[in-house]
Amino acid sequence: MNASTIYSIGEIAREFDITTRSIRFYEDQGLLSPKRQGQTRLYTNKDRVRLKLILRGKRLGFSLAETKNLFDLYDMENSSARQLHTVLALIDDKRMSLKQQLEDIKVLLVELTNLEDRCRDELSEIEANQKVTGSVAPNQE
Amino acid sequence: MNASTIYSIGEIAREFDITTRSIRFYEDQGLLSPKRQGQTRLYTNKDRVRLKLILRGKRLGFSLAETKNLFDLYDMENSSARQLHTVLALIDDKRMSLKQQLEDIKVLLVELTNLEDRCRDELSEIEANQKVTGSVAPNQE
DNA sequence: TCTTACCTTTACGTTAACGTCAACTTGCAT
DNA sequence: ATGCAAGTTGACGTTAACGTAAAGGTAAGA
Repeated sequence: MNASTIYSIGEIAREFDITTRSIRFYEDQGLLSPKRQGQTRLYTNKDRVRLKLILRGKRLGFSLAETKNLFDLYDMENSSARQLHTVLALIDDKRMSLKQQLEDIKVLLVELTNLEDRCRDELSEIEANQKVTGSVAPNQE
Repeated sequence: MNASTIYSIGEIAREFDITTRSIRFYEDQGLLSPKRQGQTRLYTNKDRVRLKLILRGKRLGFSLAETKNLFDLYDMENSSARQLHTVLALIDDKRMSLKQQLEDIKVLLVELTNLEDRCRDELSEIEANQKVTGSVAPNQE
């Protein structure tokens, strides 16, 4: 459970409910780089965090390449002034599109609530009808 | 500009900066159903709204099938009580995953701000160094 | 020793969401 | 009438993100 715990690929897969195939694929794409013991992959807690970030990216509709870009931004150690400026620009871009997403989601949540209300209205109408007429619903598929 | 304005496929494509191919593909998948004048497709304002929703879905990482599902939910007119209940359940699911997305985005925005700060720090260090030493930066790619 | 459970690499298959190209029609300007 | 821009369908190509199957290595338990 502490920082130096080590996991097999199967354990990680079960924990995050993905296949080992996916995990190896992410490694292939340069998003993970677990240590090896001979052939066998060994995953540390750092790798787990990485994977968690990958899955978060997926939930947000990022491609693996995009997520890798974000990783590369984070892993900047050796950067010239020019590189830093482009990084800042990229950050700004991401921020803009994330704020757009925030807005999109807020709107959608409101719309879902409206839809829910409509559903509830229809339902109570149906039920009211049933009580009055005692009839079996006609639209029962 | 009013509600009954009619657009060609090319106009719509330009307005949303997508290809006509995509628009026809969305129709193929049952997400759009423009009127026809002979062979030619005619897009009303309703169709434009639909397309706007499709694109919003894409920004949120929805598949076309998912977006179509949402459309179908909205287009419910003829629904039995059982159907309405499953719709309510679906709405709840969507709401959950959207709230997860909201959290994801908020976290990411904070992380981006942190990263930005680190960048600015590094930048000011570099510039300070340049002023003191008068040297040309070594890491200029 | 044999089985069982995991692990490995290699390679080909699959699905979604288009891109691209061909072959054609239609409306309009020259 | 001709040509050109814009529209149509149909078919095949492409990329990302895996799934799936083959063929085999390794370590533990019966």
